Amino acid sequence: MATGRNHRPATSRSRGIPEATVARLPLYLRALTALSERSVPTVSSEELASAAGVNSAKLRKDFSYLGSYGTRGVGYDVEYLVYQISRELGLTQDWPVVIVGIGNLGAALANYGGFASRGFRVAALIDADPQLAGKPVAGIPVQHTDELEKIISDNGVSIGVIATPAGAAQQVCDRLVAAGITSILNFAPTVLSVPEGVDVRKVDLSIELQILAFHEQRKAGEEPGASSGRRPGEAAAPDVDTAPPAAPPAVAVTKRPPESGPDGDLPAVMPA
Amino acid sequence: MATGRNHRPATSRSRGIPEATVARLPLYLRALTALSERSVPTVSSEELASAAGVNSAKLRKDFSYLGSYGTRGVGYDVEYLVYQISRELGLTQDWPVVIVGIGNLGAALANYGGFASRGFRVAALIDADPQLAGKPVAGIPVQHTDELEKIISDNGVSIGVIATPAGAAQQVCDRLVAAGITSILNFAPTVLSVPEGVDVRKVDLSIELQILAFHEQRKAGEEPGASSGRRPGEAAAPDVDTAPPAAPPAVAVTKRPPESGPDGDLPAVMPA
DNA sequence: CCATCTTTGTGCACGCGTTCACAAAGGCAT
DNA sequence: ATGCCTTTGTGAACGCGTGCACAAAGATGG
Repeated sequence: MATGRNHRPATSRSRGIPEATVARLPLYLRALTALSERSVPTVSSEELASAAGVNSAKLRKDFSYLGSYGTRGVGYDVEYLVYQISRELGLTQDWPVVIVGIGNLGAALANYGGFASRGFRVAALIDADPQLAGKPVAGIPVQHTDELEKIISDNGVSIGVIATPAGAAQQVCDRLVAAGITSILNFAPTVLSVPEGVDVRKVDLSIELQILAFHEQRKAGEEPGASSGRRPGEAAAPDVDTAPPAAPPAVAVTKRPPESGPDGDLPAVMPA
Repeated sequence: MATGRNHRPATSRSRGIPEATVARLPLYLRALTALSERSVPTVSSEELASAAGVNSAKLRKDFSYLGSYGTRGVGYDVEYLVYQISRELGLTQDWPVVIVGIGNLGAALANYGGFASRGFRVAALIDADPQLAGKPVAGIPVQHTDELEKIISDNGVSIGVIATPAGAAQQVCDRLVAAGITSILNFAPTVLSVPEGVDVRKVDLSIELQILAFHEQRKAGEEPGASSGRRPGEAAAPDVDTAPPAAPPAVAVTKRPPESGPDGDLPAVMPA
């Protein structure tokens, strides 16, 4: 999920810590921070797992990659674990971040408190619109794209957030990378190409919704048992397709693997 | 991933389509739509894969789950494939969506064009602040939380977007679910608990940044000589910088840093 | 000091997802 | 038709991630 291109070992077992584990550490950290604020001294893997919404065995295995920080019969020391995870994630140091594209989303991100809370500091806001230049957003004056390279260089920024329209994303990305950025969080609905060594993570609202729609459609089409029967008012054919817009390459009527689920869900009717 | 809780087979082999494949379909669809607009009649798996940023073998296997829509020696018919994927994802029907929490982020989402583009329609904006009630955001008047149940019921909404502060998220979630919502896109930095049958996908800016920071730190710590030749499995000695705050794995007596607001994350007050 | 109880840490097995590599299928030129 | 070339569709191998189940480790009480 973090690849801009497709390569990279993906294994990314940086030092032995699986990527899946890394992705969960922030979750644990959040739960632990909450416990810390309530002055809870220790937690068991069961409790913490529950708070983080994961399996306790998984949590223990995750922590085992960090080392053995628990005490058998007791659990984990909250404060200590907060520190260890923070350190592992690199949150004990300061991470200046630039946000490029100060539209609705960019502005919202700039105002987002989640940045500053954990070592992330918004070093600059950048936008291509000269009109915005100088105007403060979230207390930080917006700077023009022309300054991009200088800003990154001067502040030693290594993490960039792209919140521009899709059309400008790749271009901005290239400039960020050329300027020294090695980690990018991309909100633009585009696939970014980056050289090896640069990490890209994408946040795509549209994709998330489409995935939800898929499951939603499936739920609506299965609940009744066999026939259609949808809750959300509207009609719309479930799966049994309507007529496709364009004629298939005339080769469409291939044999369908009859191994379709035992639930005999949908008659695989192919457009003739 | 997409689970609010931890259970659920996760297999989710809806009809044989792996979850990982479903997550990529929107990517393919986007690439195909772009080709369609350029009136490109057909594409090979290689070309399309490149455009979507994935491996071509993976793409072919993904499509094989949908059926055989390609022509050997030629490739895939763009228009036809756009239709098939759209139908599979359930985008041929209308999906009314409600956004709860019209702060900076909620407003940005409301203005986001990505919604309407693919069958998703913002049916209503909901916020707990009476001040906002009636005021239009993105051309849609904000309604008060009191109306939540009625709005969902009247519009047959099945997908909800939570953009509230973390403290309010679970409560809002519960009400949404009780009102009939079965798919939730959660932007609040919290783990949501939902009954079985309800899908939750989360988008967490803070987590993404922390993951990036992890890799960033690793890059910074390895590039130079990388004197530390420790191998995985071994007791992980503290990385680069600073020494641990307090005691070793025995019993920590760490002190809390004076800073650090609430859980950070969102400018909101957490319920005790 | 010993017995018991709690909770961690992990070996192991299983299943999903990815990738390779190739046979089959179709187009196209001759 | 025949043969060659392109590209799909997929069988099989492999690796990662997950979860079970249990032995080891340590706390606690007598």
